[in-house]
Amino acid sequence: MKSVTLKDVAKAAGVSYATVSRALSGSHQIGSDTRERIIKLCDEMGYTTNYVARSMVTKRTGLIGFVVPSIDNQFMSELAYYAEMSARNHGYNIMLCNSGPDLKQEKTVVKLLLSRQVDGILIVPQSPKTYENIRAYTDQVPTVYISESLRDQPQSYVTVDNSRGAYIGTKYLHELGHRDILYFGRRHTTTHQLRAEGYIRACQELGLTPRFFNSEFTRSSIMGGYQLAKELFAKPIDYTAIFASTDSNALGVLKAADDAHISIPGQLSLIGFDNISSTALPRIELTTVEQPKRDMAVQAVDMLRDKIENGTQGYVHQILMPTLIKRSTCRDLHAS
Amino acid sequence: MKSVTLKDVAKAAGVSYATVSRALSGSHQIGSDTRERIIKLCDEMGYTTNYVARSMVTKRTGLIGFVVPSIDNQFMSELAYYAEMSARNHGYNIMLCNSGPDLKQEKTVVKLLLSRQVDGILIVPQSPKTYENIRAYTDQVPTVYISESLRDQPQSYVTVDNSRGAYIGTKYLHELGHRDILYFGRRHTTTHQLRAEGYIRACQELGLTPRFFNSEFTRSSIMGGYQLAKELFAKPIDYTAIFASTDSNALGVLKAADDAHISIPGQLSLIGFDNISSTALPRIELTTVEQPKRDMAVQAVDMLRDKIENGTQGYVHQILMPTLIKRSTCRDLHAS
DNA sequence: AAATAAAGCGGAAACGTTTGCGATTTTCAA
DNA sequence: TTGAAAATCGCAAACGTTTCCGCTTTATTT
Repeated sequence: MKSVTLKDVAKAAGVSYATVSRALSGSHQIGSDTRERIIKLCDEMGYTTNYVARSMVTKRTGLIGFVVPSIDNQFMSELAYYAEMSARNHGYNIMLCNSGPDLKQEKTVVKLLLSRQVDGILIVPQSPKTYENIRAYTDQVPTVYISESLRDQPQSYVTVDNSRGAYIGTKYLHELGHRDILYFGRRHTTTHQLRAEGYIRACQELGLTPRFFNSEFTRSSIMGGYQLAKELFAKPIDYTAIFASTDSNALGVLKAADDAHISIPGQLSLIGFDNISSTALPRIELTTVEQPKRDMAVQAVDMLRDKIENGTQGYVHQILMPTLIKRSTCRDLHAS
Repeated sequence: MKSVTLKDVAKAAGVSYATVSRALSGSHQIGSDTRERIIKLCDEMGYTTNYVARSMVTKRTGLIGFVVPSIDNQFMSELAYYAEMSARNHGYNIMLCNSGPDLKQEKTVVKLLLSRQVDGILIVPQSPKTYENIRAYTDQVPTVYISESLRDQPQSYVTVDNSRGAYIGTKYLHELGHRDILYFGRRHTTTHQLRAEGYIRACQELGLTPRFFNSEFTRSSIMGGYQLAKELFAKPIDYTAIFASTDSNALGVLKAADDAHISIPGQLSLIGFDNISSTALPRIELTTVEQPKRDMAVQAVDMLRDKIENGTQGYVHQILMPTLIKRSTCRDLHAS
């Protein structure tokens, strides 16, 4: 269990351990012959550099804290996948923390990450309150948010253009011939406010009247959408399409529609937002607006690296373009 | 950005920094009055202990490497969720690494984790070759596998009783009146060999003849299942139920069945294995055999902690019980 | 050939903590 | 009151690196 150290190989090579360090670090303060000799000796002896000791002196750990409400959520685990890949390609490792469901735990893990001396933090906030919740810590370490819950705050984030996403979604519905489109789901967080705004803007341009069915308390989950949709379908259906604020919510209305024997897309068209992987499943095939998760993750670590490595101050808001994913929950009214 | 150290608070308190360390560590080598004074001073000054420095001297990092083929996989992200929670409750943090898709990367990340001085490694192997692939490293650090791809190897793992899972699944089908049950999907890894064995055992007990439709190259993915099922449905259907070796594969046959206008469960019953969260979705509602992911994760970190903290040698195989999740893809033949 | 520059290497400090050991003080029983 | 034990605290080493500084040796220039 005792691992070999710099000193060990230095002794074996008959040089100082400063020399060994230089041989490994690719410094050109060293002769190429001794370098090769030392490198060869290193893997003969099975030496691996001790990151902890290195961190002590360089004051950099090469660690990035990745904070998500809960990793068993498709959106977040996809982000995590790409973020870890990208981070590792640049010499960083990811320390994973679940922050949900309450703000106390979120604060705890962020504090913990500081103790761990992470070089930076990547966080998808669990609520709009996250910003002030952890503000005391996030100005001690480079931080970038994924998804803006804090439009007006001096913080870096990468997000999708939520407004535009809802805009192109309802425009698509309009092209298909729909004139009575209901916006369904959440509306109280910044993200969903923006989506609602995009929907309203599209309606105004197209001469449609915006209509909402939402609840402040609806969670972005299938069950949340299901319960709300139950209420909705108890009333007469005087619209031809639903724009759900979230894929999860859309899945909930799908379930409720099945219960109520409302055919989708036969009687009712449905479109979601996020393009979580479940939407592509057989029998679901939900038309939706995609968040470019890969790009979001990669850009987020790029932004973070810039802050870490170049000490970039200030904040930048990176807003990515959403794209429409056409599947089979929207009916073309012209075709019938 | 300069953070406050032990020395700083020691100077402010007028004591040696050994005393401050003892005050924080809860040692009883210190007076309770000075302890309280120091603790108070610590959070006034915003001191947080530097884990890196601590690790230097204690030779323990409190870090657990969590290695999965890819975290954007429902099964693994659920495991990750519970593992992180449990680990953190015991003072550990999780370092996340994607190992897929090739063995080279798996080896690379394990090596990296050693460099990072993790106290232990939790790994879900990407293939049966994983064991020998990383063997050189895993005997340098406590390691536990989740899911056994290495039945005969001296390694600790926690897994589900795959054989029994397949057994209860086909038995359930038999109870429903099915007599011609086809086993579909993978068969070449240890896990799937065991499932196939359970299926065969049940068939023998029940007087059924085991039948297989599988390919060595089929991946455990929806697409893999879909393509294989396409082949299957090109032939006449002389069975009433399919036992898919994996939920993902089952989802693939669901899709292929829809394409071929084969009604499930009308003409054909279908059962999967794993109970990934997609199976519970509306319009899917796949009957399946559950792997107790929460228990598996928790037990795995418990085993690992035991190795780390008590230096427990040897290996233990923890085999958890699967349970049948009845949903709506299996038809009761008696009821018609 | 002499002077200068460059290259190669070793010595040693530093990073922030824990902990064994010794020194000092306090406590308490005889 | 006295001695010993217990409690409290400081000193200093140690963990394994990186890197600055300086010394020696070699290469380059005039």
